[in-house]
Amino acid sequence: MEKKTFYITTPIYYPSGQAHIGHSYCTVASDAIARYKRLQGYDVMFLTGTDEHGQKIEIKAAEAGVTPKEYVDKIVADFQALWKLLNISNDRFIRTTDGYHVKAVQKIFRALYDKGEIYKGKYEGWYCTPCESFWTETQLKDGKCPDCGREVKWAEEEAYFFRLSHYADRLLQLYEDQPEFIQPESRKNEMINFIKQGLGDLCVSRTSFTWGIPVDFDPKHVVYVWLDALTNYITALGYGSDNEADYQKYWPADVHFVGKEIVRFHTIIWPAMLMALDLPLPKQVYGHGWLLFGDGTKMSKSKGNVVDPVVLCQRYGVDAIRYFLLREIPFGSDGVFTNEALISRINSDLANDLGNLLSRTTAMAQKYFGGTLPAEREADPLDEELISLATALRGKCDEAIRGYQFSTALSEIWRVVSRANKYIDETMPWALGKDESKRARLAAVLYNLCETLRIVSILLCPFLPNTSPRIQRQIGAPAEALTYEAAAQWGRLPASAAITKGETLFPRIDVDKEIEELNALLPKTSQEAEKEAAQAGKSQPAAPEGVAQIGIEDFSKVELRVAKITACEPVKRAKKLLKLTLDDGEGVRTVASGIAPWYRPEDLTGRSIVLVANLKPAKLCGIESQGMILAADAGENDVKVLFVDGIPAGSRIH
RNA sequence: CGCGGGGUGGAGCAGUUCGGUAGCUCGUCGGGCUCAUAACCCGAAGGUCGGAGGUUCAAAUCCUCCUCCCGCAACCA
Repeated sequence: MEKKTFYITTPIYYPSGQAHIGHSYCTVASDAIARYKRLQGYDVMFLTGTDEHGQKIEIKAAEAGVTPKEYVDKIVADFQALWKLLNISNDRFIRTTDGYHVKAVQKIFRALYDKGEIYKGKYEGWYCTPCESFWTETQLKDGKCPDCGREVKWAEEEAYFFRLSHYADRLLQLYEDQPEFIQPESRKNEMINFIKQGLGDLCVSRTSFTWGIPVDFDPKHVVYVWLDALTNYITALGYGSDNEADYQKYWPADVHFVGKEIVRFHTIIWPAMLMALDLPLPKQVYGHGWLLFGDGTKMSKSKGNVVDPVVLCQRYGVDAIRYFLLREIPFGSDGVFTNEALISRINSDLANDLGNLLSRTTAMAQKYFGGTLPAEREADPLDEELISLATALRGKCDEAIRGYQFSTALSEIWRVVSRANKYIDETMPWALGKDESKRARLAAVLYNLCETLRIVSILLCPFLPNTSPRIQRQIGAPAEALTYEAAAQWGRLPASAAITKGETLFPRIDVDKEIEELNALLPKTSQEAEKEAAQAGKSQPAAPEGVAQIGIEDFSKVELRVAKITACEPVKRAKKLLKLTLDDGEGVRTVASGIAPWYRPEDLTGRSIVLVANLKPAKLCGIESQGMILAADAGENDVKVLFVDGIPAGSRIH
């Protein structure tokens, strides 16, 4: 009989910078599942890779003075080295620059075009180069990119569009028919909401840069990110190539693991594309949470924590890092990463509980029996609880893993480890050791401990692939006692097993000393940056960076006028917006202003303010705003409107 | 009235579906043990379960209102 297949993927990562702990998190989680499923006997396909095209990389490469391919080659090599270091067992690694992927994408693009699912149109808007994003007028923040705050430019280009808008109903139906499709559940409502607001067609090509897959029938276009990136999940299996055997075998995917920030693309765009191609949909998309710093900010650059996975692995070992990531954070929720929490986990769980259990067990087997336990063993009712807990463990782990709850699986395993430590106290083997007549009982106690460790080591293997074999070696377990089946059976360790006390599994860490050393490791730049930030907070802010000097002729383009607020009301559906009715001396106009958090409407009515009178009108939350009022950022999250009460409305300001 | 999640001993979390001794991990304090990585085991202290009101014999749990935090969306001209 054919083995059942299991196909799991990570996102393909964007190699514009070094791999960080966030990438590692998702990849380690996927790896643990892949290993667990293999243990269970599945024929597993585990895919990860890199998404290498796009303008951002084109620009970064140019800055570095290399070709885009040279640029990504180097970073991709680092990603692969990190996965090797972290003991990632991926079966394949796809690069979107791989020839087979390029060809398949071109084929898919053409197929969709021929079916009318892709059509040629025109794209225009404000474009932010670093973010590779178009923004509408109203999305801009102070005229700049709302994401990164950098300059945008008006851009217009001929582009191909995918008819995403046609799929709104089918997507909603999908979520209803397959309630498990989007996980965790709470993300589903977000997606439903997003769709109900109306789906636009999706731009799937660009002419503004060249680092991408050319559209073969219209070569001035390159395929834009979604169609290039998302399709990796099928092209990696050979879809669109001469040999689709693996595609036939493994598709549809059992689960795509993705970060919560890209759930939308995987649960809306990706299924819609597959629908357009008449292909089966993945069974599930699981959006995991983010690793956050202690202060709850998103992890991106160092802030008092060493988060470089390579450094952490060097200091604590790969399995310690894997353990922390999988144990500390319930999959699907955000989690906080701190060095203190990491060390605490290593010490209490890995060193004190697991490592010490192995250490005391093997030490006693050595001391009392020279490493081989006598076959005559005397049971006791005291043993029963430990045995039943250990033999039931596999079922508990299976259940947790079915829902991708790593932390639950691990805490179940540790429940057994703890019980074993308690068992030692209850049975007091050191006391038995002093009494010649209790040798059979002592043998039973130590055997039961080894059996517990054997079962634990099997189930732990997907999570701690380096440590498990070390445990197995120390208790002398042969391969046939280490199968998935053997994990639910008691007594598989042969009496002849040679038990040896090996090297300490996880040395205890001195917390204070360690934290000190870690802080010393922090890049100077971040410490300096913090100092600077602290100083900047005290002294008056210097001239804002990045604002060019202007001449008087530029300033005179701005028409400032005193205006009186004649009416003021909150704006429905807007948290920050107040709708002001102004008398500007010449007439009445309406201005929307984002000052609701700091001012109540009744506080403003009747007062006079400074109006930028010749600002291009814009629509905000359905209101046409005909100007802007001046206000100051008076501090962190504090805004003060400039009032000029007593000056007649309409007065010019120079 | 946009949608959703959350506020539980010092920290981080479970428990809320189907009301009835408030549980876990870490930390603190006391005890035990000495096989073990100053580890392990036991016990204790510590919570008006965000606030107010209501239903009930009984509410962390059900209902109403309020408040704060976080996502998504939407605007901070």
